[in-house]
Amino acid sequence: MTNYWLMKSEPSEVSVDDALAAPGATVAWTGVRNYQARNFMRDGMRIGDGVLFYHSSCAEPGIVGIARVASAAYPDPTQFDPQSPYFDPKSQPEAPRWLLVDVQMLQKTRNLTLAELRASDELRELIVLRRGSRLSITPVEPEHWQLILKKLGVNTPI
DNA sequence: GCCAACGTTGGC
DNA sequence: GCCAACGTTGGC
Repeated sequence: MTNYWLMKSEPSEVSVDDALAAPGATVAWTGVRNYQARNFMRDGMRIGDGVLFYHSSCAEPGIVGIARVASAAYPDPTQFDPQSPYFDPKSQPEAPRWLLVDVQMLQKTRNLTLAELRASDELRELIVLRRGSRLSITPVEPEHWQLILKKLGVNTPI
């Protein structure tokens, strides 16, 4: 059973172009420090799941690429690195608190902007559009996934 | 830069 | 277990 997800990244941290340029077009999704988002990675994600790559906290927030989950969840090394902004002194190596998955870019798309998403009646239930939604990882319904890919003119690769 | 919304922390 | 205070997210 393939699931679908929307994952937010600040382009000033890791942009869709950064992800594409990475070895294997694959990046480790570091820095998730929210339990709900962590649990989605740990309990919900499977290798091969579809990912909508979303740019947040930028001039034109929106979906900018299609990716796939490329690993199972494993401990995020940045939680143990005192030099990292994601360092968590309360996390113990024998009981890691924070996890990540590898995410592989499949293709860059045009920017399907937040404004455009909001304008779609059929996408009204998309979690990322909810008022005050701050979750960096949210599940996406298959119907929403299909509709978004259609809007992007992308043949479903997953 | 502002601020609404939300999650986390910690005193009690 | 409650809840006020605080910190963060993220659109605008």
